[in-house]
Amino acid sequence: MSLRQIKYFVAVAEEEHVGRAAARLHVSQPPVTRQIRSLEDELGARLFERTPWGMRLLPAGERFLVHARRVLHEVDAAEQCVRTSGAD
Amino acid sequence: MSLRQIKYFVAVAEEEHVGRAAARLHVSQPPVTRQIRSLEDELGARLFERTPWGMRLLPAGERFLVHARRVLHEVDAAEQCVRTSGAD
DNA sequence: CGATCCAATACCTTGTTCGTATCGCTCTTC
DNA sequence: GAAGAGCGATACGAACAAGGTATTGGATCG
Repeated sequence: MSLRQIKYFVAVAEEEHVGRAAARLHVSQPPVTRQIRSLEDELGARLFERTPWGMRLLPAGERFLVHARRVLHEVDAAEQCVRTSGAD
Repeated sequence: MSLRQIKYFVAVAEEEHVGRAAARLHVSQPPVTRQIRSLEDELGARLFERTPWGMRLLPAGERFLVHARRVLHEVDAAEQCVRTSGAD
């Protein structure tokens, strides 16, 4: 599992659309599709339901999203606490 | 910043020795040195003090370690909550 | 049935990461 | 103080991962 997979996942979960998520991430659509798929493969579970209108979170995806957001938040906090010397 | 950098960082922080950290991570020494350096470069701050006996955390590194551990813990929780269907 | 919108795939190019070998430095030991 | 041992850092080539463009397959709608 990589931080990139997690970032892409959160973007897709929030946009419910691979294309819009890709735009938001400043990459093209295929890489996003691939990262999501590889994440699902690694976890051995489907996180999204594919509909003709986009992607919708499945229960497993909802659960994963909670932790995924915390991961990104902690990463951000880690960066901040080093950049702002002394503070934490 | 990548999850790999964070994993390598925690290993080095705990071992206080790049070689031992590398062994624990099942990789050779150079990759560990490189990831640590690239992490420091990205953050724009030195995290370790290089001594003739190994690596010792600097104050910035100590602060970073707290969050780094939380990140890895959350990643683990994310995996678990998907694998164990229904639970969380 | 043709057009449209979606994610998925094929193919190639580019960027990262790794491992082996080696360097430069510091401390130890004789 | 010269030789050796131990540490992290660097050079370089090979392997892997990621991205982009172009295209496909499938479902919906006019």
